[in-house]
Amino acid sequence: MDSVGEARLSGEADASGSGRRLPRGSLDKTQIVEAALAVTVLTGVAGLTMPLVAKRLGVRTTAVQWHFSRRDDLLAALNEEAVRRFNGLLPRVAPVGWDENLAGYWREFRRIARAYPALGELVVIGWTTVARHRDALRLSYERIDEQLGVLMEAGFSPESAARAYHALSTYVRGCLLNERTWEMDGAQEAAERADGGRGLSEFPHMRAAAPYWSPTFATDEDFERGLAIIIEGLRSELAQGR
Amino acid sequence: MDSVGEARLSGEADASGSGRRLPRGSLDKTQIVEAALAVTVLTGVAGLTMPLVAKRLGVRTTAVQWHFSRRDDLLAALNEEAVRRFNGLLPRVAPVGWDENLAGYWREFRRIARAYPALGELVVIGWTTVARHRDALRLSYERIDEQLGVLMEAGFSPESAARAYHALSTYVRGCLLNERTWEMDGAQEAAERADGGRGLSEFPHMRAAAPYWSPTFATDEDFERGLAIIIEGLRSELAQGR
DNA sequence: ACCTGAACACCGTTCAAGT
DNA sequence: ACCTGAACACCGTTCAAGT
Repeated sequence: MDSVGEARLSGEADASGSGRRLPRGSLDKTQIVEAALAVTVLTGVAGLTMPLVAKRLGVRTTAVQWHFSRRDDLLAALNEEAVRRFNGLLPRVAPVGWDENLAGYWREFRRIARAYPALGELVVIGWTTVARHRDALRLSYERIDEQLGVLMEAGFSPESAARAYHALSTYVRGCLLNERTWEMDGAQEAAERADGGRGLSEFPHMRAAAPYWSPTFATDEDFERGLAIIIEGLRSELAQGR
Repeated sequence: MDSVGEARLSGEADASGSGRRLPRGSLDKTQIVEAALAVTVLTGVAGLTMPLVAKRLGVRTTAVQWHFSRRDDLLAALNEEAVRRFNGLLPRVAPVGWDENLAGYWREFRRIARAYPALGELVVIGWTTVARHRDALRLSYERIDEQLGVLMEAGFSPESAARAYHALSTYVRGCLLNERTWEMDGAQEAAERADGGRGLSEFPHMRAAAPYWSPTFATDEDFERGLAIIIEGLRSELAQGR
């Protein structure tokens, strides 16, 4: 969804599928990463192949391979670029309470990952090897530092602040993984069918919880509820003076 | 790691890599799934190919394809079997407090996923399409129902219990995803290098939190801390009478 | 330095042919 | 019904050859 927005984000003007262009005189690493991102928007990371990237640039596959000799190298550069763009979309600190700030930050994090599925897939799932690239890491540090600052100024110890960031980051990552699990084929309806069906009669506690039970673990309400639990845990920790 | 343990788990007697056997008269779906699991233990899901499965069974690729016409079909069956075995390894309810029970359950969940990486990868990451298979889903329901029961008997409402299960399941899934991110190549050392280096001087809050900051988000301590936050949130919720 | 062209191993999938 | 054999499109990667 919103592939137009991502196409714009990737700097591609033409939304056409495979516009062949001449190589001109120069083929830059930047161009290749850009083309790779555009392809990923259309096909997902699994469908990102060297030939598709090459075709989009109007060159041979081996031309791409001269700049990125292995597909993994291209993926690493693509990851870095995705993290850079993703971080650029994250919100700055708002003048509200620490809890509201935290909730808003991660709510927005999730919104961005869903609005730009290719970025989300690259940043959330395929986060590997990004740490080696100092630039992308630094961009992440800026946002993290801001969030830690909000917590510390609210009275959290550095340790508690670090714990809080880790817990929320991990939880949101799990949420996005949940959502990605169910977004393909007819899995969603199948899950709901399985839930409402019989069989549940043998499980009394599940039956009692059924009205509040989302079989996909991937609704907005699911996300909000877990977020609330974690923030409540942090609030309780803060109240206990540690 | 512990590929021996997983080989035993998969029912394979010979630990040798590619033991070629004769097809006998029958080639069962069960055998194929078993062989696929054994291959996955050695190669991971990404390295699981139809030819490798066929070679292990001593048949041609197209013989496997007669039973599972598409690779995705085999993967779905493999997922189902992995969920079945994984659930069989999960602990039953222990006679301790609800919070300790919950912590122990998810601690063990994570331990199993790490002890049997192939099962972990199949269950945590490639959970897709499992919901369609009623048997595997039912096995999950048993464990879920037990955990919900512990919470409800402790005084949680059905809604709160459902929320709690979702939050913990999602958090642990995120943890395992974190860990999988950093377990390849030299990413781990690279992350630590980037963390201890300079650059951090521009980020005062990160510098303050550095002693408690794990760059990989994947240590035992990281896991325990987030777990404690969530359980503390639940404890607070319970105390407030909702 | 940067790109093309040919070639190889490998994989998923299809289909005709065997028994 | 169940398996083999041949074949096709596609991909990642290597390497010699061009400019």
